[in-house]
Amino acid sequence: MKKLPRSFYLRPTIRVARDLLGTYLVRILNGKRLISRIVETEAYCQGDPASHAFNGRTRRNDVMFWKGGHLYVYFTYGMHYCANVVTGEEGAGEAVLIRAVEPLDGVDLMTRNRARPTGRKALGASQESMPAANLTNGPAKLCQALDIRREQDGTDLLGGEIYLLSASRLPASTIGRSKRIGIVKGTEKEWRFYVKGNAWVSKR
DNA sequence: TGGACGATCCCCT
DNA sequence: GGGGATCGTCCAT
Repeated sequence: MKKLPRSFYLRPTIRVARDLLGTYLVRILNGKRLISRIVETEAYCQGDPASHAFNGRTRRNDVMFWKGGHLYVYFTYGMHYCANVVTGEEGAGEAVLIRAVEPLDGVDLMTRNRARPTGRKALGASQESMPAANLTNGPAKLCQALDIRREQDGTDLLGGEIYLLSASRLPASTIGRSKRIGIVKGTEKEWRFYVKGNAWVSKR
């Protein structure tokens, strides 16, 4: 398997969102490799009122305007991080939110990362009796499992810390499409893609 | 300088 | 199905 080349990310955002399904997300953490497979994405495009980039470039969303193939990580609700794959040319301001992944390797470490830290209430799940799917079936959950946070904002996906490996293209019949989740504007766009029947998809 | 809000998650009802 | 947790960011005073 090879890293997805820069050219992969420079294509139209909706196509990238669909083609990211099935690719392998590798996160190197303390010398260990956490490997998962992307099973759910959402596209955020130019002129899209739901996009962080809609109101222009700021310190927070700056990475979203970088050249495709970088990781845009934002902090939300006072406690959660979400990870996006930047797409398009420099200045485009488009990205794909990674909404869910299927854990493949390093599951024990992901489970520990997801466990509730002491002193925090809402952040972190109780480690006992957590269903396997609960590990990474949501954008903030997978960031917690893979320990992706502010420090990873701007990471080059062609580097060695976080990268994506190509996979054989999924048959079109196995890909589902729907409206995006958790937004109040731009809700009519069907820019969410997911692997049909996969247990780690956030909403069935 | 203050206030509203958010591409969420967890837990309880 | 609903509320609370919790805080950085942005824009209006």
